[in-house]
Amino acid sequence: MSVRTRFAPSPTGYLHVGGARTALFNLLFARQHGGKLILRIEDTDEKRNTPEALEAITDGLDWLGIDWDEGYGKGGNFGPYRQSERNAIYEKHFAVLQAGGHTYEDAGAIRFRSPRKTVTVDDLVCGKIDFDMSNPVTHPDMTIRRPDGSWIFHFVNVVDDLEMKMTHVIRGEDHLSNTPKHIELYQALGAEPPKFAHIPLILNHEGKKLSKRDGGSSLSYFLENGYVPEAVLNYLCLLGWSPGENRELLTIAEIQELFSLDGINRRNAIFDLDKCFWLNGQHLQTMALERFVALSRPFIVKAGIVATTDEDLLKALTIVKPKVKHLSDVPAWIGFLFTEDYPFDPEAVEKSLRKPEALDHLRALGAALATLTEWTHPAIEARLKETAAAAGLKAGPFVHPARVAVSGKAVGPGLYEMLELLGKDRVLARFQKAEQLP
RNA sequence: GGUGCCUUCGUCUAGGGGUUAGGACACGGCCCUCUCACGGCCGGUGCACGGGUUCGAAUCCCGUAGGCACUGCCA
Repeated sequence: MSVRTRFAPSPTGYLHVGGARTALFNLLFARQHGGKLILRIEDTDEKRNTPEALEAITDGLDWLGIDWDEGYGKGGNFGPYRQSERNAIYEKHFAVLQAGGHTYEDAGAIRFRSPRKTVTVDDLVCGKIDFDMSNPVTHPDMTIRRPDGSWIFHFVNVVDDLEMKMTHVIRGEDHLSNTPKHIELYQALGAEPPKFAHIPLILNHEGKKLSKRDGGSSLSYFLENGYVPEAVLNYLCLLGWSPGENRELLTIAEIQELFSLDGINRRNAIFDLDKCFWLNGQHLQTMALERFVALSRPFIVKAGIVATTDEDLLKALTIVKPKVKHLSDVPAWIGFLFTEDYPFDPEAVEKSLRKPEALDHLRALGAALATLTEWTHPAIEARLKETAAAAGLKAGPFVHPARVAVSGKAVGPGLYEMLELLGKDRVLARFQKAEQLP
């Protein structure tokens, strides 16, 4: 039987990073076994569902590159894939439960009568766990249908996994305690339960469930703040899973190849934005320039930067790529290359242009560069160093004023690359302008 | 409260009877250097606690404590 896994979110908010990781693990497992990932929308609670939330989920999955094979938006042989459209199927299975004497009414709602036995959950991650369900006080019969006829999660979740022929249910550990109830349902329906794998939870810095207030709890945060999907994916898969051999910086292809349910540990993990940030910089550095350009473009456009030519933009991004950590920083790093009206950081001006000799150095450098015939990075560097040596100084005293004069900032791409890109005329003009700074 | 799960540097983790307990992020210092970054080097902090078992325990067992989840006519 070929593997079928699913991601079954409820469209009630945004796509949570925990949900994204669950989807990712399901995808990886399916791919490794030549199986399929199904997307099912669990929207039985009408009051809480919104179309925006549904869109946020599919947008988030698309952005991460979690491409499901079947389900909502793609179709398949086991649809419909929204629970709100599957009523007839639920009625059918509900009738089976009723006929078997497994249900009873309670204040208008319908409950499932537990067989009151010990249920063993044989989990692919957690191992064998026994749940003693005999005490109705500690394990009350679950409600499966509301008085208005709508369905409760436990029931529809089981019916759908059954109907959609799921072989493996990989989900958050918050469902571990629900699993014996689900198994009772499968058995009452005369069906074999799928294999279960419960993965550890993602917590915030206080060790509590990650909530909206925590930075990075929503996947959209990463998109908006200039993270790239491969870095987020890389970080997410490292939460609760390790490929061993001290490997951490992984491409999607490597993750795909190395992933295994065996490598998943059972500890909840605290979400650490710092490490995700680092991973982002690493992926930015190693990715192809074309991809960097494509990913940067929306941020550049949004910042209103208009590059003189595509070629110039490409050159600018080339010198920025090895150093920038967030795509959202790109505009600030290249903006001054495409306008004479670039802002000056007061602190940088104070530190590098207001020093007593700073303007003298800038003037000397300007004069030295004015006679340079070959305007290239190495030639500029050589000339600057000669100038510094002639003054009996290191390069620093010349570099810093030049950097601030030309870019307005203390931080940015390598100076010589910047100067080369700007061209001699603009560089000399900016040097002069810097002397007039208020 | 009940049930279940979990507990290795601040964080993510490797290690599953004999290791100077390894790596990464973060942090501090140094080197490189034009700032930042990258890279390199060094550093500190860790097996929750208490009992066993054993020649030997981070590793196995028991207990305690703490954390998390579930305990909904939410999912």
